[in-house]
Amino acid sequence: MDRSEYTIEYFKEKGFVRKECKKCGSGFWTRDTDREVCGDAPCETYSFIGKPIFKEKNADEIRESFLAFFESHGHTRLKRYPVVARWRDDLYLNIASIANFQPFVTSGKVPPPANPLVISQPCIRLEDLELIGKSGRHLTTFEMMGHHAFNKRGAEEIYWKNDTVRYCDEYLKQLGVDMDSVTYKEAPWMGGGNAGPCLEVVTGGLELATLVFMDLELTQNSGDTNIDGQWYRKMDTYIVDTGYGLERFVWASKGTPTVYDAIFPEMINELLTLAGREHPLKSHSEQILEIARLCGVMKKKEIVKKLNISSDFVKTVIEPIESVYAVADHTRCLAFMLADGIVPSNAKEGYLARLVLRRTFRMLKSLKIDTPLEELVISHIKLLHHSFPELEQYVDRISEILSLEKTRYEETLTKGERIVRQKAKESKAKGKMPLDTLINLYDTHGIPPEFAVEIAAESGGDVAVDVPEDFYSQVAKMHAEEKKGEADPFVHSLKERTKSIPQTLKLYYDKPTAAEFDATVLDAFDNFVVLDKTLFYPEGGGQPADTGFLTPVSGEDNLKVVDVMNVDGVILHKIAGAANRIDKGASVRGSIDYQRRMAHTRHHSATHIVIWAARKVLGGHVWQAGAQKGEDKSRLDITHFKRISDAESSEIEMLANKMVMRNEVIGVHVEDKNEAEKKYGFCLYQGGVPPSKEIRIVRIGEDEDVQACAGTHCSKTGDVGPIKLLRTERIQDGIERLWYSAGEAAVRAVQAREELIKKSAAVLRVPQEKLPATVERFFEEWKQLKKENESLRDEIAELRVGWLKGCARAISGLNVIAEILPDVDTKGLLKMASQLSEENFLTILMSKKGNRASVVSSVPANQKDSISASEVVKRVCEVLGGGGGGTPGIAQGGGDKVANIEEALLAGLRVVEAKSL
RNA sequence: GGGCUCGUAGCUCAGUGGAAGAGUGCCUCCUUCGCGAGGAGGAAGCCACGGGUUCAAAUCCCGUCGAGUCCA
Repeated sequence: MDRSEYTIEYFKEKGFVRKECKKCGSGFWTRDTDREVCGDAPCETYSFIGKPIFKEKNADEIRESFLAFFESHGHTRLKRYPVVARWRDDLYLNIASIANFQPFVTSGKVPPPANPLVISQPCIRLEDLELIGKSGRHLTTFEMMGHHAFNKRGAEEIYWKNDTVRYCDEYLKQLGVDMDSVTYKEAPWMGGGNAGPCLEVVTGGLELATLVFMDLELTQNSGDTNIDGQWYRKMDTYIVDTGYGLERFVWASKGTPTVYDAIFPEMINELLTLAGREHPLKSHSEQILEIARLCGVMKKKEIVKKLNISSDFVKTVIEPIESVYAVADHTRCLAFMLADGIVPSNAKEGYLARLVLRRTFRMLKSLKIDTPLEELVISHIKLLHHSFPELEQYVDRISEILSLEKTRYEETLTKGERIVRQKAKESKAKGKMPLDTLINLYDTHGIPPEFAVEIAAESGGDVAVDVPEDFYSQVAKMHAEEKKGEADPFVHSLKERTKSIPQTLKLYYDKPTAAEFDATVLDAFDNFVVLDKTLFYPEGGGQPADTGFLTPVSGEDNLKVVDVMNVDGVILHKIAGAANRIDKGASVRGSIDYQRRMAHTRHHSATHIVIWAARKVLGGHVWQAGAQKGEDKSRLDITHFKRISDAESSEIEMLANKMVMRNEVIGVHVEDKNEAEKKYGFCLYQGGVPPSKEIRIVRIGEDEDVQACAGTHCSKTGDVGPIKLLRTERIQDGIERLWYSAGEAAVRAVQAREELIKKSAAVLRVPQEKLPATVERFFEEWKQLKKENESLRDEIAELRVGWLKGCARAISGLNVIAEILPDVDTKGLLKMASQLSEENFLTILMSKKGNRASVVSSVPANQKDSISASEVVKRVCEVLGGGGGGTPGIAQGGGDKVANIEEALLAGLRVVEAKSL
C-alpha cells in the first residue's frame, strides 16, 4: 500500500514522526523521537500490567465516556444491534460494529441510519475459542465501540482521515493517557471483500483501537492497489470504520494480569468460591504478574519454559484459573447468544451456541463445579443489568434451553462411553487406538478425544490413546473440501442486458385483485419479454412466479408465460419459445392464472399468520428459517429448541384461525428502512433483508405482526379462509417445519383426510369413531394368528419327521432321506432337516410353493467332513435354475424351474452317492 | 449448506447375506417364617417404514420417517 496514504495533516501539525519498527519493520507514527519499536505485541511486552495507563474505569464508565465524547462532536448515538447477524447471509454472528451496515449501507445502496454515528456493539468471535482463558486477552464476546462516517465521492465529505486521528488523540488525552507513549501503527486492513489503509492505536504494549479507512473493494485481475496478491479498486464510497476495544480500555485502566480480571471480577470470584479455590494472584502474585506481562509476547508453553515453571504448578494453579476465566467469558457469550434468540442446534449459528455451551460443561466438570450452568449465566446477566437490561427478559427461556442442553450432552456422553469401550476393545490387539478411530468418535458421535482418553484409562488402560496436538484442525481439514457457491453467471448477464431498461411498473401491488392488463413491450430477447408495466408477480420471498398469457393486440399468437423474474426492478417474462415473434413497442394484453395467484396470495398471508401464532405459542425465539408457498400447501421452517407437541401444534392452528375470524386488516405500506427498523426492530426481516432504501411493510392488525415483505397479500385476514396445519417435521436439530394449507386448499386437505378415514372405516365395516379401537384389535389378532400359525407348522413338521423317517433308504452306509413335500416353506424344511440330521439322517428335502421350488439339505455332524450339505444344495439348485448355499451341516437354496424338481432331487442324490463311495 | 453414524424384546445392546440373540426387567414354580438372594421354566419381536437386488435380506442398494454428531 502506498505510503502517501498515511500522510496525515494532523500528524504534521502535532509534531509526529514516522519511524520503522526495529523488530517487525512496520511503519508507525509517534511523538516520541527516541522510540525504536512500534509498541505493539510481540515487539513490546505488556508494560501496563500492574501499572495502569490511566485512571481506573469500569466498562459502563468507558462506554459512556466514549459515546458521550463522540456525541459532543456531532455523532448520533445508536442502540446496539443483535449479536446474531440475521441481515447477513455470509455471517452468523455480529463480528464488528461495521457489520451492522454491511453490505447495503457500505455499498451506498441504503443510506446509513445516521451520519456520522457512534455505537458500542457487542460482538462475538469464536475463531480463537481454544485461547479463551489462556491468552489473557482473548474474549469470545467483546464490545466494539465505533464511530463511523459514510462518505460518497462527489458529495460533501462528512470527515476522513484527519478528523478520525484527531478524535482518537483527543479521546485518549481526555482519559488521561500519556500521549508520548501512544503510537499509530500502519497496518493495511482487508476483510469481507473490502480493504483500506488502517492505523492501529497502541500504548503500553496493548492495541486499544483500530482506525480503518475503507475505500477499496476486491476486483478480478487488476485494479489500483495490490494487497497480498489481491487486486482492489477505489469504491464510490469511502468509510471511516473504527473499532475501539471497550474491554481493552477497561483492562488498561486497571492493569490487572488478564483482561478477564478487569472485566468480570465478580464472576471470577463466584466461580472460585464454587470451586473451593482462591485466586492465584493472592498466593502467587509475583509469578502470575510476570507470566501476564509475557503473555502478549510469547505462547504459554514458551513462558513456562522461560520462567522454568514446574508442570505441577501449571496443572494445579494455572490451568484451573484459566478454566475459571473461560467459564466467566462463556457465560457472558451464552447470555447474549440465547437472549438474542439463537436456538442451540447442530447447524448454522445454533451449532456455534452448542459448541460454546458444551465447552463450558466440560470446564465446569474439570473444576468440579456442579452448579447448573443456567444459574451461572443468569448470575452474569445480573452483572450486566446496568448496561444490558434487556437480557433479563429472557432468563426463563435461557434456563429451559440450558437445562435441556445439559441433559442432551449427558446422554451423548453416556452413549459415547459405551462406544469408546467397544472401540478400545477392537484396538486392543494393536495396543493403541488409531487416529482414524479417534477422529471418527468425535466427528460421528461428538466424543471429544480428551473424553476418550479418560474412558480408555478407566477401562483397564491397556489401549494407549494419543491425541495429536493438531487434532481439531485435522478434523476441520477433513471437511475442508467445500465448493463455494459462485454468483450465477446467467443472472449476471441478465443484469447487464437489462441495465438500460426502465424499471417495470408493478401493477400486482397497485391492483392486487386484477387478472388482466394492457402494456407496451419495451424489449424482447432470447425468450424474455420486458413490459412497461405488469401484473405478473415475479418469484420472490418464497412465493412462486405467476403464469399466464401475453396476447399481442395485432395478431393471434398467444405467448405463454412460464416464469417471471425480477432483475434489479426490471421484470422479465419468460415465455415458451423464442421472443422474437414480438416487436418492441407492440401493445399486448396480459392475463394471469388468477386461481393460482389467489392460492399463492392466501398462502402468503397465511404464512404471516402462522408465524405470528407460532411466536405466541412457542416464544419470541421463534424465527423464520425458510419458507415456500404453494398452490395446495405451504411450508414454514422455524427455529425452536424441541419438538412441537401435538397440543402446541393444535394451539397454533386454533390461534391462526382465530386471527382469520377476527378479520383484521392486512395493511401494506412503503417506509424508509431506517425508520422501520427503529419502529419495529429486526423482527421485520423474517424472510430476509431487502437491499433498498425504502422497504415494503406488511402489517396485520394493530402491529400484531409486522414484516418486510414483497409478496402479494389478502387485504383482510378473513380473506385467507381456513388454515389447516397438516403436519410438523424436524428438518434439523433446532429447526421445525410446519406444513399447512389455506383457503380452498385447506378445505380440500380436510376433505382428503376425511376420505381416508371413511375408506378405512368402510373396509373394516365399523363406524369412524370405532376405527382406532378396531384397528388395534385387528393388529393384536393378526399377531396372535401369526403365532398360532407358526406353532401349527411346527406340529406338522414334527408329524412329517416321523413319517419321513420311514422313507429313509441306505446309500453306501448312510441313512438318506430324499423327498419332495407339498407346500412347505424353507423355514419348515429347515426345521425338519435339522431335527433329522440330529438323529443321524442325511436329508435332501424339497418343496414347491407357487412358481418357486426350494431345497434344504442336512448332513449329520459325524459325516460333515466327507460330504457337504452346501455342495448337495448347489447341485440341486443348478438344475432348478437358481442358487443356494449354507454350512457343511445344513444348507438351503431354490430356483424357479419348478418342472425340474424331480430331476433336481436325483441330481442331489447322485452327489451323495459319488461322495460316499 | 455439506459430511458421517444409528434405528433389533419394556430397557441397554450383540448379530455384515444362509433358523431372531444376550443382559436386564416381567410372569409362573421351587428354596425361605418373611425379606434379600438363589435355582428351574415361560411370555415378550411388522429387526422403523416403502421399494429394489438375490434361490435367500435384520444384514447389500435406493427412497421416506425418526434420532445423534461434526464441519463451513
